[in-house]
Amino acid sequence: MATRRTKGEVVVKDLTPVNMEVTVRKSSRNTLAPKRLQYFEEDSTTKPTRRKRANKTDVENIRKRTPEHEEDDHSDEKYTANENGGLSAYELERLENIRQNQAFLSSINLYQASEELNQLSRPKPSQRGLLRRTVAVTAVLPSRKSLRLQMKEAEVLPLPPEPRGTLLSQSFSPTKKPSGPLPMKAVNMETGDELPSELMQLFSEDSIEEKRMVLHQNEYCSTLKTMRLTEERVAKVVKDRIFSAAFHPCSSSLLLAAGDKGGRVGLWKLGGDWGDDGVLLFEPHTRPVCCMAFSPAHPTQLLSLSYDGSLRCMDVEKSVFDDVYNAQDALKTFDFMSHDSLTMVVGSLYGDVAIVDRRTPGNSHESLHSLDPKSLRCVSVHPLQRHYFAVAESRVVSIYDSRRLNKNKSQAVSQLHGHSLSISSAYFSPWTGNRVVTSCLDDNIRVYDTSAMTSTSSLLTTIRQNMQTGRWLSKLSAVWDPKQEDCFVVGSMLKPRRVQVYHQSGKLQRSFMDTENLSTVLSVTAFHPTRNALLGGNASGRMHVFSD
DNA sequence: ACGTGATGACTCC
DNA sequence: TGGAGTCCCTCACG
Repeated sequence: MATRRTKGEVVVKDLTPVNMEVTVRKSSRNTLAPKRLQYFEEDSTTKPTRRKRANKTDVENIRKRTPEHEEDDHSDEKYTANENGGLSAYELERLENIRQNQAFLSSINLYQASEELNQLSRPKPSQRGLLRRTVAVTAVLPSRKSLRLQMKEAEVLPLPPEPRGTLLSQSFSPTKKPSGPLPMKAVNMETGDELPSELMQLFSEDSIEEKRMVLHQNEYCSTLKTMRLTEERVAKVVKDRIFSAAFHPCSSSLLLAAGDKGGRVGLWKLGGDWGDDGVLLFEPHTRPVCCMAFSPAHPTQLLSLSYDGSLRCMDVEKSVFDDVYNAQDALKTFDFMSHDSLTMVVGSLYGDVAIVDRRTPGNSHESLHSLDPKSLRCVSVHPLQRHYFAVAESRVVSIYDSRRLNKNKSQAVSQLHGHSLSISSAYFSPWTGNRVVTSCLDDNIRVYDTSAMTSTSSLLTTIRQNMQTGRWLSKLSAVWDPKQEDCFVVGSMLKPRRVQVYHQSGKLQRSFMDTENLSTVLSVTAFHPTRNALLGGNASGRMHVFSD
């Protein structure tokens, strides 16, 4: 039995679980349930059927049993045999079985293969991008000394005032950044350093006319085949788990942004020479940045939205993060409603939808008819009929008309049914809006026909995809390629790790894999609006770019 | 019955 | 050696 102990671990001695690890970890909320005890049986020699799941030490011990050991063992046995005057037939048979098993295991090179597999499964993470920094050691302050130890009388302190408001509002207010513009100060640059001028040039570079070539499926597939991951296309762009990411539309360089769990926004120019390997890090929010997009009309602007209730606009020209919209509730999602990207639809986690016009102060604020108060996951605006927007609610996607919204209960123009668990994303296809792709926790990706905009849109395609990302990963969502009307990208839980591109018909177009540079789940994925490039962000802040 | 909110083993420097 | 970094397919409760 392993003797190594870590914090919070209880070693159950002399009890061996049949189907569990030998050690049982105790956490504050997860104590050993009494009913589990029935799965333990006494570890005694009277029970010959005792089974134990091998732990690491055991495996190492087995690995160490080279032929020499085997020889030793046998000589030991012979020695005992001579001393005790021979072995029983049963013991001889047992030894023979052991020899045969060892010979078989050696013949298939199991241990060697397992060693190789171990080395393959954990390549060293990329050291590009944000660097490890040792935390600056602050001057050690004199330790506090109690009044009792100072031999003084205890002070009479008044009780603190009773906390007001709900827990929720308390958790929001103290953590939110102050409203008003925040200076655009990179946290990984020396104080006083200006933003690189090249950044300014790149950001103002208008995207060359939108690339809308209708590629035949075969042609599209061969384009995807030219896109590869390389060592220099992986970098740590933010510190924590990536929640959202976007490519800047400029085409002379690959420039992208990522938002993480801690409210940070990282900018990365591939091959750039500013910051850490081209990475600049900002902190405009305090909680997860769950949605971001560059303004199509003003490429110097990056809109970012956070659970902390703020929607901000990073403007490189002004070098600030401007306040765009502030809410009491956690914000979840937004999309641009107008071509000039000055009007936006913003959705809160609790089902409120706001139409935000950045030119006028004050915002109209609508509450949709959602029954479940925690139901709004995603909004997507129709690319042609901009007054329509789709809302992923708990188990249904509803398409609303922004001109006909009511304060409390709005009527949906069309609905997409068939989801059996909560929907994590729903997006209109990029050119026509004739399709909507949804990702659902019931392990299906669905494509709907929304061309007719009838009260119920018909389901065209269902693709099985494991969506059980568990506790530590961002949810997977299917996102269209803006260059191709009918194909979308989605992350995957499959090993080897991969990113998949599907046609709306359900046909897999390509699985992007890389044994050397990709070993983690890429939950957040997006295509470049003009170039043949694809990004994927993981749970430790690393961005991966597949590009031609 | 689902949504939600809760860590920890291991590795590297 | 210990602390920071990395990665991640539960589990119980309301």
